Amino acid sequence: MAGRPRDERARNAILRRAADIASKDGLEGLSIGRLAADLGVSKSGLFGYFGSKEELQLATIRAATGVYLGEVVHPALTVPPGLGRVWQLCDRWLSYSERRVFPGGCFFFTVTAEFDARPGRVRDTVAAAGLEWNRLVASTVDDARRLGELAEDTEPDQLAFELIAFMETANAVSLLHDAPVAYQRARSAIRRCLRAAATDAATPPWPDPAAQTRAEGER
Amino acid sequence: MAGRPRDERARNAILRRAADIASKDGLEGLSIGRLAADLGVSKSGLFGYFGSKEELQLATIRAATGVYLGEVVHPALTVPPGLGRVWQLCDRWLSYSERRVFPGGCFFFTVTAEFDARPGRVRDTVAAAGLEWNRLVASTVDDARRLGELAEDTEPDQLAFELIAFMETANAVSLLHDAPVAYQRARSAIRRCLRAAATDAATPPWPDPAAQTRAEGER
DNA sequence: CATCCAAGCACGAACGTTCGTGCCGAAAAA
DNA sequence: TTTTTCGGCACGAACGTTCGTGCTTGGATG
Repeated sequence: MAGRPRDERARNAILRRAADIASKDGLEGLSIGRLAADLGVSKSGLFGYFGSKEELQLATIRAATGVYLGEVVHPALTVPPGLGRVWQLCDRWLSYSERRVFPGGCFFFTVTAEFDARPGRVRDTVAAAGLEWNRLVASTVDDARRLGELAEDTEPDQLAFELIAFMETANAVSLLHDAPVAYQRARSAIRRCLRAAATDAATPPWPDPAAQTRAEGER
Repeated sequence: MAGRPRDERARNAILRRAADIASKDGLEGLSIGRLAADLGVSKSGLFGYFGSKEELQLATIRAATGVYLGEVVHPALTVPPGLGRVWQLCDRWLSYSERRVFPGGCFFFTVTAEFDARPGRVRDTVAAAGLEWNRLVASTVDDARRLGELAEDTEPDQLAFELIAFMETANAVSLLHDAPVAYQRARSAIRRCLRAAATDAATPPWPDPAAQTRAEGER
């Protein structure tokens, strides 16, 4: 069985599966033979799509970026700038990790840790994606500051560092210890962090945890 | 060089090198052939020390634990319990990461991210080490609370989560972007976090950053 | 003290498997 | 037909692992 048809659709299916595997076993643990067997196609047929393993790795990163944008960034950008958007960005990220959109947790966490000390094109691509995410969070924080919802002297890069730290650590801890409580920890920490930097003019965009607990108890 | 008595020293040398490699390329990227070539010994000779690759991985984790204890935990335990010890623990950890005691940054960060979604003995060992570190930080925080240096209603597990988040993220960011500024970010965040939880009775154990900047400027 | 033995260790070679990668032919699309 | 695409096959290298063989050496033997 061979032929022409929509190589685009097949390619996307390959890459989605590749991202799933890489989120668990890393981009080196992602082998062409296993991926092909997993999808029921031949090694060489799959190989033809990419031409080299490194190209497959780079394409997988691009595909995962698309998923990430759709799951986290774009939804958060539908709410107006300000503290609410900052919270949405964090909450969406935690939800994306918690729901195991990738079975091994955040794809980029796994791949970043794998390549952060290994020079090459893969590392450069991952680093660029990380930098962009960092800039997005920081500029979203800065928007809130300029809108008067965060204190004037808030440092966007510093606050972005802290928010990202909570998110990534929640991902790591929940995976390693199978402990969903890590996501609660992260949400608490983020709330406290944002509340400490918020001005009196701002109205908190996050649900009241006490009210939430009460509501769940009433069911 | 063969013979009897020296096997302990040689074994330690092997494991120290193995931990260095694994901190960069992970415990799977650590191959017996490359490690042997690196040390100038034969594959099979090295293999005989451990009997299997998994056993080598486990022994490497134990060896790295020893380094970690010597570099971070034991020095911090020389200062009396309280806020000062909490700060020492964090500062020593950041220094251990920043000085690249392992060339790929914190050994446990790399290995944890590698195995957190891969069941097996290696994962269990790494998870146990992580849990112990977590407990150490939390109980050190709790000591400070009971001594009246942190607010009575401080939650040790929550604060430990936040402190660890800053440390690990500093490690990751500094590696990925070659950005030592991440360590400053972490120290700032930790200071702010501890200051927010500290009581008036406590005297801050960290150096005044402004004074430090001044001192450096005067050189 | 001299000698020999048994054991421990490291070595080179080779095992079978899997890796990434090319080549080529068949079949489907144009 | 021509073009494109994919499967079968084979390659060299590297993987973890096993095996047989010497060398080194501590301790028992004479």
